[in-house]
Amino acid sequence: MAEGVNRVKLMVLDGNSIINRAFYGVKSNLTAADGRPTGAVVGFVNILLKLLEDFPPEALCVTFDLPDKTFRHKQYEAYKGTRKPPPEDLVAQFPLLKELLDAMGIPRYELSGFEADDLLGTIALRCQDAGWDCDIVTGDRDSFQLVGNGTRVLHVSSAMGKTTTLPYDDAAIREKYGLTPAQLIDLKALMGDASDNIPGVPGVGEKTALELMHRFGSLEALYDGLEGSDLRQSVKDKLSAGQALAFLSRTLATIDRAVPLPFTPEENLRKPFDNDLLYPLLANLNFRSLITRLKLTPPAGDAPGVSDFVFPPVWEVCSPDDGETLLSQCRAAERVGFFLENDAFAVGLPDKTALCTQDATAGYGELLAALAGIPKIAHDVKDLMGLWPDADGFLADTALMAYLLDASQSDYALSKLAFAHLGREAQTPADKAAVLPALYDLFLPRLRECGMEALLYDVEMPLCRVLADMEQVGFRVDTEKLAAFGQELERDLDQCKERIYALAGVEFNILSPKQLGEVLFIRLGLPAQKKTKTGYSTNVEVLEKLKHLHPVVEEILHYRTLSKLKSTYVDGLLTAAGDSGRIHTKFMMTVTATGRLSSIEPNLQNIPVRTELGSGLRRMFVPENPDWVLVDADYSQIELRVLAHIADDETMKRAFSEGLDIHTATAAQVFGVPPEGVTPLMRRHAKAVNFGIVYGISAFSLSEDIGVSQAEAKRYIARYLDNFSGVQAYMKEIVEQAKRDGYVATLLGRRRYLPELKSANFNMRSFGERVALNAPIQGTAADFIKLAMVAVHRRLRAEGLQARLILQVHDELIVECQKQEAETAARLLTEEMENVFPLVPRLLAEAKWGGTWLDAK
DNA sequence: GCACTCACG
DNA sequence: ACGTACGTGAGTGCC
Repeated sequence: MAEGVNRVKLMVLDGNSIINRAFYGVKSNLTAADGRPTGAVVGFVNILLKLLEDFPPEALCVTFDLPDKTFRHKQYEAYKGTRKPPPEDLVAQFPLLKELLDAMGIPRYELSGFEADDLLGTIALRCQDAGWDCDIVTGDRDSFQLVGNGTRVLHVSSAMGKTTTLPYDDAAIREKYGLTPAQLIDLKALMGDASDNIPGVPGVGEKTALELMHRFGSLEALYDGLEGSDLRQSVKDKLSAGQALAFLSRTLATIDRAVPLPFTPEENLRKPFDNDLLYPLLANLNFRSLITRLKLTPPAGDAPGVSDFVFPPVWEVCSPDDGETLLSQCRAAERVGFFLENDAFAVGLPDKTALCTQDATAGYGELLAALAGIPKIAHDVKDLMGLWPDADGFLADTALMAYLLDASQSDYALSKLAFAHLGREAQTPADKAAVLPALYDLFLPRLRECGMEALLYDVEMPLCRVLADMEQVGFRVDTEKLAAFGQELERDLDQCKERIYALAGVEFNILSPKQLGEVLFIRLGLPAQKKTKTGYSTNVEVLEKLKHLHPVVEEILHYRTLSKLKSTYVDGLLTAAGDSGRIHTKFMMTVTATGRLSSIEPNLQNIPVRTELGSGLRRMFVPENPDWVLVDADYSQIELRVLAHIADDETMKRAFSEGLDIHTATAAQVFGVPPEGVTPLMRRHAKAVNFGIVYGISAFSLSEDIGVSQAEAKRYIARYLDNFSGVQAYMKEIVEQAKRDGYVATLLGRRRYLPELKSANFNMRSFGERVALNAPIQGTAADFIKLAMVAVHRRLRAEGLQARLILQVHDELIVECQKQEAETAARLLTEEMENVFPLVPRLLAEAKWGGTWLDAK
C-alpha cells in the first residue's frame, strides 16, 4: 500500500458484534418514552460517532447476522450449538437500530445463509478489488484473518464501562500472534473455538496450537512433518487422532469472501444526515444528547412527537383585571402548573399559560401571594421555597416524582423530563409551566402502580419545607477559632513539608500522586504495592504498609491529613461561612440511588470525626448564640436493626431486644464464646463482619479490612450465617426476588432498579447482587429518618419551641435551641425518631447536647 | 474533564 | 476464573 497516495476508505461495522458490546459493556437502563429499552442502541451510535471522528472513512455501512442456519451448519451440525439466544432486552433493540441506520442513510447488509464475518470478508475483498482501503469494525477476533492488502480490523473492546478501539493491521497481528493473518485460520483449526463450537483438535489448546503454528506454519506442513518431528508422543497422538477434525475446523473457520452479495463500494459513500428524517425518530427514542451532538433541530412542520401534548397559547398578564381573571381561572382548575424565576412566574392552565413579570404585571406580589392557596404542580419545590418564602399549596413536585420512579438518573432537569416524556422542548418559563400538569398526569398513575404514592405525599413533599427551612437557617461556625486553627495547620504543614524534603532528599509536589510515586518507588526504591490506571497507587493502605520501611512515609501521611483539613475544611468552610458566620448547605433530594439525602456547597455530611485532630473541627460548629446549645440525636445501629426486621432473624432480634451490644453479641456467636468472653479484637472483627453483611460481603474484602487471611474471613462469614439463619435466607431471597422483578424495594416501597443483574459481565452482576442486599437496608433507614424529620419539624412548631432542625447526617439529626429547651428537644427528637415505624426490633435513638457539635456527640 | 485521594454514614 | 464491600462530595494535579 503506497503511503501518501490518496486512497478512499470504507468502514464496515459488524452490527451484531458492536451492539453486543454496547449492550454488555455499559450498564444502562435507558428507555424510550414508551418504555422500550434503548441503551444498546445509544451505545452503538456513540461508538459509531467516535469511530467516525477517530478513523474518518469516505464510505460507511453495517452488516447484520440473520438467525438462519448458514452453510457451516450443513458442514458441521453442532456449529455454534452452544450459543445461548441473546436476551430479550437486546433482541428488542435490533429493529430500532436498523430503523435508525436507515434514517441516518447508512446502508446495511444481511444475507440469509451467511454470517457477518462472510459479509465483512466479501465487502473487504470487493474494496480491495476497487482499490479502496477497508476498516472492519468488530468486537470479535474472528475477522483478524481478513487483515492485509488495505484491510484493517478496528477491534472494539470494553472494560470498566469504557470502550476502546485498537486498529490491527498486518504488523499488529504479527506482533500479537507472531503469525500472518492467514495463518490465524490454521491456528483456530488446531485450538478450536468454544464460542462457535468449532471443535479443533481435542487436547490442543491455545498454547500448544500457537507453538505448533510457529514451528510448522500451516496445517499441511504440520501433518506432513508430524512423523519425523521430535514432538512429544502424546501430542503426536492427539494430532493424529484429531486430523479429520482439524481440517473440518479449518473449513468452518475460513471466512467465505465470495458471498453473492449485491454490493459496490461506491454506493456506501457518506451523505450528510437528513435532519428532518432523523430528528423525529431520535426525539421519539429520547436520544436528546445525540440530537445535540449531531446539531439537529426540530423540523419546520409538525414533528410527530411521543405524546399529543401541545403548548397552549401564552397570555401575558398585565392589568389588575387580568390578575383577577387569572385567579378565578386558577380556582376553577383542579390544579395548575407553576414555574417561578427571579422576576417572573408562569401558571399552566388547561387552555392557556399565564405569564406574569415583575415589569409588566400590575400587582405582581399580591398575585403571587394569592397563588399560595391554589393547588400547584411545580418542579424542585424545595428550591422554590427558598426563592419564595411564603410558598405553599404544592400538590406535587415533578422532579421528586421522576426520582421516585427511577432514582438512577443523573439529573431531573425539567427540560429533560419534558423532552423524554412529552417529546417537547420546554425552555421558556411559560413552556415549563405548561408541561408540569402533563408530566404529573403521566407520573401519578405510574407511582400509584408502583405503590409509591405515600412516599411522595407523606415523605418527600412534606420534607421539602423541612429542608428549605434548614437550608435557610444554616449552621453557625466560629470563624475566628476556625481561622486560628487554619493558621496552626499552615505552620504544621510548612514544617512537615521541610521534613519530607529532607528525608526524601528532593523537593517535589507532595500532593501529586505522580511525583510522590516517583520519589517513593523509584528514588527511594520502596516496593510498589498496587498500580492504578495511571501509575503507582499511593493511597493510605499502600502507605500504611510502607510505614516501617522509611520514615518519610509517616510524614507524608501526616502531610496529607493536614492538607485535607486545611483546604477542604478550614478554607472551604470559611469561604462558605462568609461574613454572617452561618453555613447554608444545600440538601439534594434527587441524587442518591438509595433515597438518602446528599449535601453540597459545602458538604456538611462529611465533617471529620474519626480522628482527634479532625474532630477538633466540630468544636467550631456552634449554636446561634451563647445561650443556646446543639442537640444531637442519632439512631443506634439503625441499619442492623432494619436488617434484623427485614430478615426476621430471631437471633439478631433477640440480641437487640435484650439491649445487648450488637457487635459483642455477634462476636459471641461467631467465635462461640459467652459474651463476657469476647475480647476487644473479637468485637472489632465482628463489627467488620456486621458491616460486611450490610454491604454484601466477600471474604476477600473482609480479610483486607481486618487483616486476616481469606480463609479465616471465610470461616467468620460461614459461622455468622450459621448463627444468623434469617439473614442467610434473606440474602438468598432478596437476590432471587431482584432477578425476578428487576428491582428491590424499601419497607416503604421506595424502589431501586437493578439492570446490572442481567449483565453478562461477572463483576457487574456481582455488584448488582450486593446492591440488591444493601439498597433495601440503606434505603429503609433513609426513609425512616426522613419521616422523623417531618415529624420533628411539625412537633417543634406545634409545641411552640424555638428549637429548630439544622442538619441531618444520614442517621443523625441536629437541632439548635435555647439551653432551657434542650431537654425537651432531646426527648422530642428521640421519641419521634423511634416512633416513625413499628420495627421489630424497635428503633432506638439517643440524644445529647452541648455547646459545640463535638460536645453534643 | 478525568483520576486520585480522602472526608463522612 | 473472574476482582472484590454500600452510599456520597470536594480539592488537587494533570492532560
